[in-house]
Amino acid sequence: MDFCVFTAASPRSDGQKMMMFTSRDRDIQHLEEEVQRLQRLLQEVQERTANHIALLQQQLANKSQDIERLQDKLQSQQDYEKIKTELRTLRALSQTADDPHVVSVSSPPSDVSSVSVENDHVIQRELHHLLGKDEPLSESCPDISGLPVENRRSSSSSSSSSVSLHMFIKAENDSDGDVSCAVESDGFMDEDERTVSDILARPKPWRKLTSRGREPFLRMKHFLSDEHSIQTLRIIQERLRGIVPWVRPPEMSSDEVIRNILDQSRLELMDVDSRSLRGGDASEDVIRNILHQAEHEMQLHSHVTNETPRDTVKPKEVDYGTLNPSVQSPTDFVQSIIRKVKCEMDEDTHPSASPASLSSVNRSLRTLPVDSGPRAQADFQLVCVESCEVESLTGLDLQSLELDTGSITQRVKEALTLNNIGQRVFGEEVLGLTQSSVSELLSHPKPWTKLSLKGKENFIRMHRWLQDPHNVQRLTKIDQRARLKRDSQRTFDGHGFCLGDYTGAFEAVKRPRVVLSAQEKDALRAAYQLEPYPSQYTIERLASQLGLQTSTVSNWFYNYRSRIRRDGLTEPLQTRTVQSPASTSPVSSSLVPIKQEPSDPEMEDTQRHTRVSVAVQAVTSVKTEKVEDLLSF
DNA sequence: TTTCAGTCAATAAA
DNA sequence: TTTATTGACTGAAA
Repeated sequence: MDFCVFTAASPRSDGQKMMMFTSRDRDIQHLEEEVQRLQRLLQEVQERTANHIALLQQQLANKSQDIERLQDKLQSQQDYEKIKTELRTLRALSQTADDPHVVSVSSPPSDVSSVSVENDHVIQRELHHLLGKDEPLSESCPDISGLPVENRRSSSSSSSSSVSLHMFIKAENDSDGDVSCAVESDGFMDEDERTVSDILARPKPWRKLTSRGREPFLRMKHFLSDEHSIQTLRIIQERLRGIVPWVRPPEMSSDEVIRNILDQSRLELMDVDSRSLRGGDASEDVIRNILHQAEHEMQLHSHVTNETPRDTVKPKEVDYGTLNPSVQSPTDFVQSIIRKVKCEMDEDTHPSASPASLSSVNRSLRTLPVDSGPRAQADFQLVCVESCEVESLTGLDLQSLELDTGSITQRVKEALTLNNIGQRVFGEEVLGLTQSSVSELLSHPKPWTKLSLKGKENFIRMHRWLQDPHNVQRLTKIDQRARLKRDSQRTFDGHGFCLGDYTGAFEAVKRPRVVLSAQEKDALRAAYQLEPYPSQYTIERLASQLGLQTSTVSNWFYNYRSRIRRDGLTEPLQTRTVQSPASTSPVSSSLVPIKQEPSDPEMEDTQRHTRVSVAVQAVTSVKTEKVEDLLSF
C-alpha cells in the first residue's frame, strides 16, 4: 500500500532508488571485504605476536637454564675454591720463616681461623709438597715428634686448625733458630693473646715475655728492618680501602676471577625483577654485564704470561656448543657460555658497558643483605668490580695514573661548546650523571690527588671520551634524536593530552624546596666565620632563631664547608670545635680560617665578639639582632 | 655519631 | 633552552 502510494507519488524516483540500492550494495560489499581483510591482518598479527612471544620465552628459558648451570657449577666448586684459598693463605704464612713481616700484613687472621679442620692434613701435605719439604713437620719439635705419626696427625686434626698451623709456623721458625719451638704449657692458644693496640700501647719487657709473646716483637723487628715493608703495608691498606685499584694478584687464577664475576651476575639476577618493573630488558642487561666483564677477564687471561701452575688446565679442544660444565674448566665453561650467548644476542652490543649498567652493578652489590659471613666477600667483590671497571675504562695502570683534571674539563667544555652538545646529553651518555652534576664537575674540577676512586672515575671517562675519535659524532647523533623526541612529545602534548594535570597532583604532595633568603645566608655565613664546626647546641639555636629546621642548618654547614674546600677560597679547615671550659658554648679554636688569631683566651673572646659584630653587620634588620644575640651568648 | 664526597632535583640565572 | 647554583640526600670513612 505504502509502496503503491510511493510509486504513484514519484514514478521517476524508482530508477534513482534502484541506483541508490545498487550503490549501497556495492558499499556494503566493499565494507565486508575490508572487514575480512582487516580480520585476516589481525589474525596474521596475532600469529606473529604469538610466535614472537614463544620465541622470546624460549630464549628466556634457555638463558635461565644457562644461568642455572652456572650456579650448579659454582655450587659444586665451592669446596674446591675454599681449599685453594686456604692453600694460598697457608703458603703465605709459610713464608714467615723467611720473611715474617710479609705474613703479618698479607694474611688476615680471619683466614687462619677459617681453615677447616677436615682440610688441615691435606693442606699441610699440600703445603709441604709445594715447599718441597716432605719430612714430617714436627720432627724439629720435640713435643710433637715424640708422638707416633698417627697420633701427631690425630692431634693435629682434633685440635683447631689454627693450632696446627701455628705449630707448623713455629716448627718452621725453629728450623731457622729464631724462636724456640717448645710448646709452653700455656700453649698456642695463648690466654693472654694481645691485640696490636695492646702490644703497642703497653709493651712488656723482653725478659718477661714467653717465646710466644716475643714472636710479635720479632716480627715487628723484621718489619722495621725491611725498607719495602712499610710501602707494602701501605699499598695493601689502601687497596683494602679501595684507593689503589685492585690488580689481580699473580696467585689468583682466572677461574677465581671468573667465579667472582659469576657471583656478581648471580647478585644481579636478584636485582632483575626490580629492574624489569622499571622497564627495559633486564635479563639482557645481566647478560651484557656478564659478557663485558668476562671478556675483560679473558683479555687479562690472554695477557697474563706468568700464570701459576694451577692454571695449567689449558683450553683444550672444547666444544663450546655443548655447554657441559662437567668436562670443562671454569674458564672454558664461561667462554662457551659467552660464545653461546653472543650468538643469541644481536650484534648491536655497545663495545663498553654504559655508565648506567655499571651503576646498576654497583647498586646491586651495595644493596646486598647485610650478612656477617658473605659480607667480606661482597666487599671484596665490590672493590674488584669497581677496579675492573676503571681498568677497563683506561687500559692503563691506574696506580701510576695521574690526570690533569683542569685540562680535561677545559677540553671537554670546549668540545661541547664547539659542537653544540648539551651537558645533559654528555652527562647521561658519557658519565651517567645528571646535568647539574656535569656542570659542577666541569666548573669546579677537583685536583686529581683530592679525588676519591669514584671521583676519579668521572675524569677517566672524560679522558677516554676525549680520546675517542667518534666522540662528538656519536653524541651529536644522540642529541639530535633526543631533540626530535622532545619535539614530537611537545606536539603530542599540544593535541590535548597533557601530563601536567597528573604530575601537578604529585607535586602538591612533595615537600617544597627550602630557599634561604639573603639575610638567612648572611647570618649563617657570619656564624660560620665564628664557628665553622658548630656544635649541636649552636645548630639548634641558629635554627630556632632563623626559623629553620636544624637539618637545614647542619646541611648548610656541610655544604658550605664542602664548597669552600672545593673552590679553594680558604685554607683547608683543620681545626674542629672544642669545648671551652670558660664558656657555656663550644668555641672553635680557630674561628676564622683565613686568618690565624692569637691563642690568648681572653683576647680571643674579645676579638670573637668584635668579629661577630663586624660579620653580622652584613645581616640586616631583625635577623641581624637575632644572630648577634645568638652568637654572643 | 659526625663529617665528607659525590650526587640529584629544583630552581635561578644567562 | 642551557648552564649554574643550592639544599638535601646517600654511603663510606673517621
